Amino acid sequence: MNHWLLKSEPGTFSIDDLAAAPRRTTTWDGVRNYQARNTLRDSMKKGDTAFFYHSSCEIPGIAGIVRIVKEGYPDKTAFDPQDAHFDPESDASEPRWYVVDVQLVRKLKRLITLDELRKHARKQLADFVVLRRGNRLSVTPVSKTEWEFVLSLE
DNA sequence: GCCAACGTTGGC
DNA sequence: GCCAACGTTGGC
Repeated sequence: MNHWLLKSEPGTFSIDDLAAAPRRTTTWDGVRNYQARNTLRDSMKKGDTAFFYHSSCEIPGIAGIVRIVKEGYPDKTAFDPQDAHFDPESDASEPRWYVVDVQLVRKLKRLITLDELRKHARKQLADFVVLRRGNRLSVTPVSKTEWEFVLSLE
């Protein structure tokens, strides 16, 4: 069972939006980065859990936990000219972009802020990908020890 | 294959 | 709104 971190801008889609969604489930679509695509397509498995991270907002941080309920399949928003994530280069017969479906497990009791995570960047979270300078990946792996440590902060 | 230009991300 | 980081694009 592996762990991940998924970034979302709460102005676009927040943890509360997920909590309000039917079956508290959503399709994680619109990812347009090859490394993140590979993770979605190849590595994320049903039953894996992920932190739901709020980025590009007033207080960035980890807001909740989600579970992968459907493994990688083609991102249909790439085929829709009306969609903001339309990619004319992606063809249904050879899809370029992938999604997974995630379900809310629970919101954290409180937001674990980026500020707070940084306080541990020299020790327990020395390799935490989201703390890396210039990190822009929207889908990143989280080790078991990092996962447990972050939850211990809660 | 190199690399400059450009666009996007994301914290501040 | 600014800017550093970094992925992508396209000319050569």
